This record gives sequence, C-alpha cells and structure tokens, in this order.
Amino acid sequence: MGDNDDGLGLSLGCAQNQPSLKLNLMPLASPRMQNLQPRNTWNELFSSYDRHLDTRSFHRGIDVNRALTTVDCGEEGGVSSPNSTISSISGKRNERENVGYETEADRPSCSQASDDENGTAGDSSRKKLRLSKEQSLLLEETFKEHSTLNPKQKLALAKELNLRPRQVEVWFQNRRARFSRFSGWGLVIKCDEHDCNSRELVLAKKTAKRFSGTKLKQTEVDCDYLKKCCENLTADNRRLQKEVQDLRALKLSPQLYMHMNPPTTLTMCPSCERVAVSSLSLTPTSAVAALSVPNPTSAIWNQQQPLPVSPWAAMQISDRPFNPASASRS
DNA sequence: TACATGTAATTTATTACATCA
DNA sequence: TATGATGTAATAAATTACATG
Repeated sequence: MGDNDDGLGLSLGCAQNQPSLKLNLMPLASPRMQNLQPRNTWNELFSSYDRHLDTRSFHRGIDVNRALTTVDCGEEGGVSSPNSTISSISGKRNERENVGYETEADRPSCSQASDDENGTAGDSSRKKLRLSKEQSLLLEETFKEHSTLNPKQKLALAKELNLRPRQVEVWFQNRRARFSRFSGWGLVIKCDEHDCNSRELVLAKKTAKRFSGTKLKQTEVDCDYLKKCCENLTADNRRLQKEVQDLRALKLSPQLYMHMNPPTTLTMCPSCERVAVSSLSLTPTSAVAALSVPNPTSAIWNQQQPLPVSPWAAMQISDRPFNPASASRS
C-alpha cells in the first residue's frame, strides 16, 4: 500500500495484487493511529489487553449505541466458548483459542439488551446497531492498517470500541466486501505505470476516492467513467480518420515523403493497448526529451500526436525513385 | 407514508489446517 | 511415513433485514 491515506483511493493500485492478508504479526503503531483519538497504539493496546484483561476500562468516551460492559455481557475478556474445544495445541488454532476466541452462536446479542428488556427476547426479528462516528472512524483506521484481524486484534479492538468481537468481525467482513466491490477500479489503474491514461484515470481515481467517503453510487461513477471513455474514443476515432484522410492524400503525392518522418517502431502498452511511438519517429529533440523524462505521463503517452500506425505498412510505396526536386516544387 | 439507500447481520460455500485411524 | 476421513475455524460472496433520510 502506498502512503496515501485515502482509504479506497490508495487501494486502487494495489487491490488486485494484494488480496486480503492474514496478518499474524502484532501491528506496529503508526503515526496515523497515534493521531486518532485518545487511543493506544496497537502494541499498547494488546499488551494492555493481555495484562489487564479483566480490569481495563473500556469506555473511552466512545459513543456506543448501547453502552455495554463486560459485566453486562458476561462474555468478553476471553471467556472460553463452549465451542472452543482444545483439539489442537499448535499452529493457528492454538493461537485462536488462546485468546478466547468465540463463535457467534454462543453469544446472544448484548447490544440488543434493551429489546430483551422490552420483552422481545427470543424474537426472531433482528435489530441493527448503528456504529457511532468514533467507532466507524477507528474501524476504518484499523482497516487501513490491515484488512484482516487476528483473534487478539479482534478482541482488543472490540474492547476498544466496546463492541462484541463478532461485531468487529462482521464489520471487517462487510468492509472487505465493499473494498473488493470497489476494487474494480483496479482495472483503470493498471495503466498507472506509464499513465496511459490521463484525464479519465485521474478522474477515476478522484471519483473512487470521493466514492470511498461519500454515498455516491458506484453505478453513477461507472457511468461517468464510461462517458469519459466514450468521449475520448470518439475523439481518437475522429483524429485517426483525419489522419487516414491525410495519408490518403499523401499517397497521391508521394513527393511529400521527404517531409515525413521515417517509418516508426510501435510499442503497445500491454495493459491499455495504446500505441506509443518510438524515438525513431521523433525528432532528435523530442526523442531526447521523451527518453529523459522520468515520468512518461508528460511525455509521449500523453501526446495527441497522430499515430503513424498502419499507413506505412499498408501503403503502397511508389516505385518511382524519389525526386527531391519535384517534391520541393509541390 | 413509501421509497431508496447504506449497512449490520446472517447464510452458505469454500478453503486451510490439525488430528486420527 | 504416507494417506484419506473428519472436525474446526476463517473467509468470501450472496443475501436478508433494519435504520435512516
């Protein structure tokens, strides 16, 4: 991932190459995390959690929908689940069970205590808690650091947020789902290396970034992007048609060849299939410029120069010897 | 009030790993 | 030791259902 902190925006370039990682490492505290709220770093958080599993205060000014404590729930803090049979003492499973991981089935919803109090216990209807702004923010920040949580992290985060681990887990599942839905933007970013792009790529990035933080529907974004693509393709088509016309006219007056650049070696971008013009067809000045520019963005990839594609190969070169004199006359 | 939307929660299928015969 | 069956847990994807504007 890059240094960009824009959540989805930064994910664009890497989404395809970075499937969700299972991080077993204890995450390091980042400046970003340190800046967030009065929150401990991950290391502090986990060490604190390990040390003060039962005594730590979980309410840190977080506005929970329904305040609940370990006492209320009676299930936080590594209470072993009936399902957590010790069937293994090694590997991941051992790690999971050492932290008191629990399954969903064995824990009734604490956050719906009010409903139970209202006499709706056992009602099949499910209530939905609404995460507070602070909770969402912290979850997002954590997600930026790692899209998956190990059981320790999950428990610690759940305590930090005063949620059930299952709720944290569900949130991450849904967040990953959203992430992968939007990572379709990755196909736009494929060309990022040489920026074959241009306006629509920048637009797509901006839009995706915007989308990551707003309610803008993806369909709208898709539509915008496709419109831009269509416009660009139409412009390209017009330009190429004009070029064909020019070349046809040129074919009728081969004496103009001397004013043309030599045949071109074409390079095609494997990602976007755009064709780049090699330095052979550039003037010495422009060739040097193109080679010396570290970021091709501003160089040949963005040049709206005519693409001397097929004409050179397809055109029947006149057998007549070239006569500079006659060429100059015309 | 009906509707669209976002999202928490659930269900289902798949995969990986550990254990055991 | 290798192998297949079985159980458990994590996850993705699809779906449901609730809260909100």
